[in-house]
Amino acid sequence: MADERRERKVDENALVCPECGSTDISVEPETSELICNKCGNIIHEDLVDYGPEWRAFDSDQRNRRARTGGPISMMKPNKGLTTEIDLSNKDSRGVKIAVKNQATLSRMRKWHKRISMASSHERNIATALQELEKIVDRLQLPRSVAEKAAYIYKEAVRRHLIRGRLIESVVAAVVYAVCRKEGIPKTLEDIVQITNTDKKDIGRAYRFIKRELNLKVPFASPEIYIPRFASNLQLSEEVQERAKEIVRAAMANGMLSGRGPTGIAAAALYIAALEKGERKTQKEVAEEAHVTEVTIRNRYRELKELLGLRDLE
DNA sequence: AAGACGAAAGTGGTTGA
DNA sequence: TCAACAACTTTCGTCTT
Repeated sequence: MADERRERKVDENALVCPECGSTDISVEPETSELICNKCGNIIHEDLVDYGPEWRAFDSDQRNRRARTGGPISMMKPNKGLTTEIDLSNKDSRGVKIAVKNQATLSRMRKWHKRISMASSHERNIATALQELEKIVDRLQLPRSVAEKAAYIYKEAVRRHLIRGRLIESVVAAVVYAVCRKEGIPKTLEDIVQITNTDKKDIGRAYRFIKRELNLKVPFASPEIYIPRFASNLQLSEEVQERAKEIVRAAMANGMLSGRGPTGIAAAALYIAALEKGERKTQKEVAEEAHVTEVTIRNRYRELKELLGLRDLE
Protein backbone atom coordinates (compact mmCIF):
# COMPACT_ATOMS: atom_id res chain seq x y z
CA MET A 1 0.00 0.00 0.00
CA ALA A 2 2.71 2.38 0.99
CA ASP A 3 4.33 1.63 -2.32
CA GLU A 4 1.33 2.68 -4.32
CA ARG A 5 1.05 5.95 -2.52
CA ARG A 6 4.66 6.77 -3.14
CA GLU A 7 4.20 6.04 -6.82
CA ARG A 8 1.33 8.46 -7.10
CA LYS A 9 3.33 11.21 -5.55
CA VAL A 10 5.73 11.19 -8.45
CA ASP A 11 5.34 14.20 -10.70
CA GLU A 12 2.49 13.51 -13.01
CA ASN A 13 4.42 14.60 -16.04
CA ALA A 14 7.17 12.15 -15.51
CA LEU A 15 7.08 8.60 -16.68
CA VAL A 16 8.48 5.93 -14.45
CA CYS A 17 10.76 3.36 -15.91
CA PRO A 18 9.30 -0.07 -15.12
CA GLU A 19 12.78 -1.56 -15.05
CA CYS A 20 14.61 0.65 -12.60
CA GLY A 21 11.97 3.05 -11.34
CA SER A 22 13.86 6.09 -12.53
CA THR A 23 11.94 9.11 -13.72
CA ASP A 24 14.85 10.33 -15.78
CA ILE A 25 13.30 9.64 -19.15
CA SER A 26 13.78 11.38 -22.42
CA VAL A 27 12.61 11.21 -25.98
CA GLU A 28 15.02 10.02 -28.63
CA PRO A 29 14.26 12.39 -31.49
CA GLU A 30 15.45 10.16 -34.29
CA THR A 31 13.36 7.19 -33.38
CA SER A 32 10.68 8.74 -31.19
CA GLU A 33 11.37 6.29 -28.45
CA LEU A 34 10.97 6.99 -24.80
CA ILE A 35 14.21 5.99 -23.23
CA CYS A 36 15.23 5.65 -19.60
CA ASN A 37 18.45 7.52 -19.10
CA LYS A 38 19.42 5.34 -16.14
CA CYS A 39 19.11 1.86 -17.51
CA GLY A 40 18.60 2.46 -21.21
CA ASN A 41 15.29 0.68 -21.23
CA ILE A 42 13.02 1.56 -24.12
CA ILE A 43 9.71 2.28 -22.51
CA HIS A 44 7.63 2.95 -25.53
CA GLU A 45 8.81 2.78 -29.04
CA ASP A 46 7.43 3.90 -32.36
CA LEU A 47 5.28 6.59 -30.92
CA VAL A 48 4.51 8.30 -34.16
CA ASP A 49 3.22 7.32 -37.51
CA TYR A 50 5.91 7.08 -40.13
CA GLY A 51 3.72 7.28 -43.17
CA PRO A 52 3.38 4.67 -45.88
CA GLU A 53 5.46 1.57 -45.54
CA TRP A 54 6.12 1.24 -49.24
CA ARG A 55 8.98 2.63 -51.19
CA ALA A 56 8.71 3.63 -54.80
CA PHE A 57 11.59 3.21 -57.17
CA ASP A 58 10.30 5.22 -60.07
CA SER A 59 7.65 7.83 -60.59
CA ASP A 60 5.24 5.43 -62.20
CA GLN A 61 5.37 3.11 -59.26
CA ARG A 62 5.02 6.00 -56.89
CA ASN A 63 1.87 7.21 -58.55
CA ARG A 64 0.28 3.83 -58.55
CA ARG A 65 1.12 3.14 -54.96
CA ALA A 66 0.29 6.55 -53.68
CA ARG A 67 -3.27 6.24 -54.90
CA THR A 68 -3.88 3.05 -53.01
CA GLY A 69 -3.95 4.62 -49.59
CA GLY A 70 -6.48 6.89 -48.02
CA PRO A 71 -6.11 10.60 -48.50
CA ILE A 72 -3.16 11.94 -46.59
CA SER A 73 -3.30 15.53 -45.53
CA MET A 74 -0.02 17.36 -45.63
CA MET A 75 -1.64 20.21 -43.76
CA LYS A 76 -2.00 18.30 -40.53
CA PRO A 77 0.78 17.17 -38.34
CA ASN A 78 1.20 13.43 -38.88
CA LYS A 79 -0.53 13.82 -42.20
CA GLY A 80 -3.79 13.23 -40.39
CA LEU A 81 -2.77 9.74 -39.44
CA THR A 82 -2.45 9.35 -35.74
CA THR A 83 -2.24 6.71 -33.13
CA GLU A 84 -4.16 7.28 -29.95
CA ILE A 85 -4.18 5.59 -26.62
CA ASP A 86 -7.81 5.46 -25.68
CA LEU A 87 -9.29 6.45 -22.38
CA SER A 88 -11.10 3.26 -21.48
CA ASN A 89 -8.42 1.83 -19.19
CA LYS A 90 -8.88 -1.56 -20.77
CA ASP A 91 -6.32 -3.60 -22.54
CA SER A 92 -6.71 -4.98 -26.07
CA ARG A 93 -8.85 -7.85 -24.84
CA GLY A 94 -11.10 -5.53 -22.93
CA VAL A 95 -9.81 -6.59 -19.56
CA LYS A 96 -9.68 -3.80 -17.06
CA ILE A 97 -6.19 -2.55 -16.36
CA ALA A 98 -5.08 -2.77 -12.77
CA VAL A 99 -5.53 0.45 -10.82
CA LYS A 100 -1.88 0.28 -10.00
CA ASN A 101 -0.97 0.75 -13.69
CA GLN A 102 -3.57 3.32 -14.57
CA ALA A 103 -1.40 6.21 -13.47
CA THR A 104 1.37 5.05 -15.75
CA LEU A 105 -1.05 4.70 -18.59
CA SER A 106 -2.33 8.21 -18.14
CA ARG A 107 1.15 9.59 -18.16
CA MET A 108 1.87 7.68 -21.32
CA ARG A 109 -1.23 9.15 -22.91
CA LYS A 110 -0.07 12.61 -22.06
CA TRP A 111 3.44 12.06 -23.40
CA HIS A 112 2.19 10.32 -26.45
CA LYS A 113 -0.03 13.22 -27.34
CA ARG A 114 2.73 15.72 -26.82
CA ILE A 115 5.19 13.84 -28.96
CA SER A 116 2.67 13.26 -31.67
CA MET A 117 1.88 16.92 -31.91
CA ALA A 118 4.99 17.67 -33.89
CA SER A 119 4.78 15.56 -36.99
CA SER A 120 7.60 13.24 -37.81
CA HIS A 121 8.29 15.39 -40.84
CA GLU A 122 8.70 18.53 -38.84
CA ARG A 123 10.94 16.90 -36.33
CA ASN A 124 12.94 15.27 -39.06
CA ILE A 125 13.44 18.58 -40.80
CA ALA A 126 14.32 20.35 -37.59
CA THR A 127 17.03 17.83 -36.84
CA ALA A 128 18.24 17.96 -40.41
CA LEU A 129 18.50 21.74 -40.44
CA GLN A 130 20.60 21.64 -37.34
CA GLU A 131 22.88 19.14 -38.99
CA LEU A 132 22.97 21.24 -42.12
CA GLU A 133 24.05 24.29 -40.17
CA LYS A 134 26.85 22.29 -38.64
CA ILE A 135 28.18 21.08 -41.97
CA VAL A 136 27.87 24.44 -43.70
CA ASP A 137 29.60 26.10 -40.81
CA ARG A 138 32.47 23.65 -40.61
CA LEU A 139 33.09 23.61 -44.32
CA GLN A 140 32.67 27.37 -44.54
CA LEU A 141 30.20 27.10 -47.34
CA PRO A 142 28.25 30.08 -48.61
CA ARG A 143 24.77 30.78 -47.36
CA SER A 144 23.28 29.95 -50.73
CA VAL A 145 24.46 26.39 -50.40
CA ALA A 146 22.63 25.99 -47.12
CA GLU A 147 19.43 27.35 -48.61
CA LYS A 148 19.58 25.16 -51.67
CA ALA A 149 20.42 22.14 -49.59
CA ALA A 150 17.54 22.84 -47.25
CA TYR A 151 15.18 23.11 -50.16
CA ILE A 152 16.30 19.82 -51.65
CA TYR A 153 16.16 18.11 -48.29
CA LYS A 154 12.61 19.24 -47.67
CA GLU A 155 11.65 17.98 -51.06
CA ALA A 156 13.20 14.63 -50.22
CA VAL A 157 11.28 14.49 -46.97
CA ARG A 158 8.09 15.40 -48.73
CA ARG A 159 8.57 12.47 -51.04
CA HIS A 160 9.37 10.04 -48.25
CA LEU A 161 12.87 9.41 -49.46
CA ILE A 162 14.47 9.66 -46.08
CA ARG A 163 13.10 6.69 -44.26
CA GLY A 164 15.59 3.95 -43.71
CA ARG A 165 18.45 6.40 -43.95
CA LEU A 166 20.20 8.38 -41.29
CA ILE A 167 19.27 12.03 -41.33
CA GLU A 168 22.92 12.92 -41.11
CA SER A 169 23.82 10.88 -44.17
CA VAL A 170 21.09 12.38 -46.25
CA VAL A 171 21.97 15.93 -45.23
CA ALA A 172 25.59 15.24 -46.08
CA ALA A 173 24.57 13.79 -49.42
CA VAL A 174 22.45 16.81 -50.24
CA VAL A 175 25.23 19.21 -49.32
CA TYR A 176 27.57 17.25 -51.53
CA ALA A 177 25.14 17.41 -54.41
CA VAL A 178 24.76 21.17 -54.06
CA CYS A 179 28.51 21.65 -53.97
CA ARG A 180 28.86 19.66 -57.14
CA LYS A 181 26.10 21.66 -58.77
CA GLU A 182 27.68 24.93 -57.76
CA GLY A 183 31.17 23.91 -58.72
CA ILE A 184 32.44 24.19 -55.17
CA PRO A 185 35.53 22.04 -54.76
CA LYS A 186 34.48 19.82 -51.91
CA THR A 187 34.91 16.10 -52.12
CA LEU A 188 32.85 13.44 -50.47
CA GLU A 189 35.89 12.87 -48.34
CA ASP A 190 35.79 16.46 -47.04
CA ILE A 191 32.24 15.98 -45.91
CA VAL A 192 32.90 12.61 -44.35
CA GLN A 193 35.69 14.17 -42.30
CA ILE A 194 33.46 16.60 -40.46
CA THR A 195 30.46 14.37 -39.87
CA ASN A 196 29.95 11.14 -38.02
CA THR A 197 28.80 9.28 -41.08
CA ASP A 198 30.73 6.96 -43.27
CA LYS A 199 31.40 7.32 -46.94
CA LYS A 200 29.29 4.39 -47.93
CA ASP A 201 26.16 5.79 -46.36
CA ILE A 202 26.60 9.20 -47.86
CA GLY A 203 27.42 7.81 -51.26
CA ARG A 204 24.38 5.59 -51.22
CA ALA A 205 22.11 8.37 -50.04
CA TYR A 206 23.59 10.68 -52.64
CA ARG A 207 22.94 8.35 -55.52
CA PHE A 208 19.45 7.59 -54.32
CA ILE A 209 18.43 11.19 -53.80
CA LYS A 210 19.96 12.18 -57.08
CA ARG A 211 18.03 9.55 -58.94
CA GLU A 212 14.73 10.08 -57.19
CA LEU A 213 14.72 13.84 -57.44
CA ASN A 214 16.27 13.88 -60.88
CA LEU A 215 18.99 16.20 -59.73
CA LYS A 216 21.23 16.93 -62.61
CA VAL A 217 24.69 17.13 -61.22
CA PRO A 218 27.37 17.98 -63.70
CA PHE A 219 30.51 15.93 -63.90
CA ALA A 220 33.03 17.22 -61.42
CA SER A 221 35.67 18.88 -63.53
CA PRO A 222 39.21 18.48 -62.23
CA GLU A 223 39.63 22.15 -62.87
CA ILE A 224 37.66 23.23 -59.84
CA TYR A 225 40.08 21.49 -57.53
CA ILE A 226 43.14 23.15 -58.93
CA PRO A 227 42.98 26.50 -57.15
CA ARG A 228 42.30 24.77 -53.88
CA PHE A 229 45.11 22.24 -54.13
CA ALA A 230 47.48 24.85 -55.53
CA SER A 231 46.96 27.30 -52.74
CA ASN A 232 47.30 24.63 -50.08
CA LEU A 233 50.55 23.55 -51.70
CA GLN A 234 51.64 27.16 -52.00
CA LEU A 235 52.04 27.08 -55.73
CA SER A 236 51.98 30.20 -57.85
CA GLU A 237 49.19 31.53 -60.04
CA GLU A 238 51.33 30.65 -62.98
CA VAL A 239 51.41 27.00 -62.04
CA GLN A 240 47.67 27.03 -61.50
CA GLU A 241 47.04 28.43 -64.93
CA ARG A 242 49.31 25.92 -66.55
CA ALA A 243 47.65 23.08 -64.67
CA LYS A 244 44.24 24.27 -65.84
CA GLU A 245 45.54 24.33 -69.37
CA ILE A 246 46.69 20.76 -69.04
CA VAL A 247 43.35 19.67 -67.64
CA ARG A 248 41.46 21.40 -70.44
CA ALA A 249 43.66 19.76 -73.03
CA ALA A 250 43.07 16.40 -71.39
CA MET A 251 39.33 16.96 -71.38
CA ALA A 252 39.43 17.87 -75.05
CA ASN A 253 41.07 14.52 -75.67
CA GLY A 254 38.39 12.70 -73.75
CA MET A 255 40.65 11.40 -71.06
CA LEU A 256 38.31 12.07 -68.20
CA SER A 257 35.90 9.21 -68.51
CA GLY A 258 35.81 7.21 -65.36
CA ARG A 259 38.88 8.71 -63.79
CA GLY A 260 38.68 10.44 -60.47
CA PRO A 261 38.80 14.19 -60.98
CA THR A 262 41.04 14.80 -57.98
CA GLY A 263 43.68 12.46 -59.34
CA ILE A 264 43.76 14.28 -62.65
CA ALA A 265 43.86 17.68 -60.98
CA ALA A 266 46.71 16.52 -58.79
CA ALA A 267 48.72 15.09 -61.66
CA ALA A 268 48.20 18.22 -63.76
CA LEU A 269 49.42 20.32 -60.86
CA TYR A 270 52.38 18.08 -60.36
CA ILE A 271 53.38 18.47 -64.00
CA ALA A 272 52.79 22.20 -64.01
CA ALA A 273 54.87 22.62 -60.88
CA LEU A 274 57.74 20.71 -62.45
CA GLU A 275 57.58 22.80 -65.58
CA LYS A 276 57.63 26.04 -63.69
CA GLY A 277 60.43 24.96 -61.42
CA GLU A 278 58.29 24.80 -58.28
CA ARG A 279 58.87 21.16 -57.76
CA LYS A 280 56.69 19.29 -55.32
CA THR A 281 57.12 15.63 -54.52
CA GLN A 282 54.49 13.21 -55.67
CA LYS A 283 53.86 12.47 -52.07
CA GLU A 284 53.04 16.06 -51.18
CA VAL A 285 50.64 16.45 -54.06
CA ALA A 286 49.11 13.05 -53.44
CA GLU A 287 48.42 13.81 -49.81
CA GLU A 288 46.78 17.09 -50.61
CA ALA A 289 44.48 15.50 -53.16
CA HIS A 290 43.81 12.43 -51.02
CA VAL A 291 45.01 10.01 -53.64
CA THR A 292 48.09 7.83 -53.68
CA GLU A 293 51.37 8.48 -55.38
CA VAL A 294 50.63 5.61 -57.69
CA THR A 295 47.53 7.33 -58.97
CA ILE A 296 49.51 10.51 -59.57
CA ARG A 297 52.05 8.49 -61.48
CA ASN A 298 49.43 6.78 -63.59
CA ARG A 299 47.69 10.05 -64.48
CA TYR A 300 51.06 11.64 -65.00
CA ARG A 301 52.04 8.97 -67.48
CA GLU A 302 48.71 9.20 -69.29
CA LEU A 303 48.79 12.96 -69.47
CA LYS A 304 52.31 12.99 -70.74
CA GLU A 305 51.49 10.50 -73.42
CA LEU A 306 48.25 12.13 -74.42
CA LEU A 307 49.59 15.61 -74.67
CA GLY A 308 52.97 14.73 -75.99
CA LEU A 309 54.66 16.70 -73.29
CA ARG A 310 58.37 16.84 -73.43
CA ASP A 311 60.29 14.96 -70.80
CA LEU A 312 60.86 17.01 -67.76
CA GLU A 313 64.35 17.70 -66.53
C1' DA B 1 68.61 8.76 -47.87
C1' DA B 2 64.75 10.37 -50.26
C1' DG B 3 62.14 10.36 -54.22
C1' DA B 4 60.41 8.26 -58.44
C1' DC B 5 58.90 4.33 -60.85
C1' DG B 6 56.11 0.31 -61.95
C1' DA B 7 54.57 -4.64 -61.17
C1' DA B 8 51.45 -7.44 -58.66
C1' DA B 9 47.87 -8.37 -55.67
C1' DG B 10 43.87 -6.61 -53.10
C1' DT B 11 39.62 -3.55 -52.36
C1' DG B 12 35.03 -1.52 -53.03
C1' DG B 13 31.81 -0.21 -56.32
C1' DT B 14 29.42 -0.52 -60.89
C1' DT B 15 27.37 -3.07 -64.60
C1' DG B 16 25.26 -6.44 -67.28
C1' DA B 17 23.66 -11.22 -67.79
C1' DT C 1 22.01 -12.33 -57.54
C1' DC C 2 26.39 -13.19 -59.28
C1' DA C 3 30.51 -12.59 -61.96
C1' DA C 4 33.28 -9.62 -64.75
C1' DC C 5 35.38 -5.33 -64.76
C1' DA C 6 37.66 -0.67 -64.19
C1' DA C 7 39.68 2.51 -61.10
C1' DC C 8 42.24 2.98 -57.28
C1' DT C 9 45.07 1.42 -53.32
C1' DT C 10 48.68 -1.14 -50.86
C1' DT C 11 52.88 -3.14 -50.88
C1' DC C 12 57.25 -3.91 -52.37
C1' DG C 13 61.56 -4.12 -55.07
C1' DT C 14 64.49 -1.39 -58.07
C1' DC C 15 66.43 2.59 -60.08
C1' DT C 16 67.70 7.70 -59.87
C1' DT C 17 69.07 11.98 -57.79
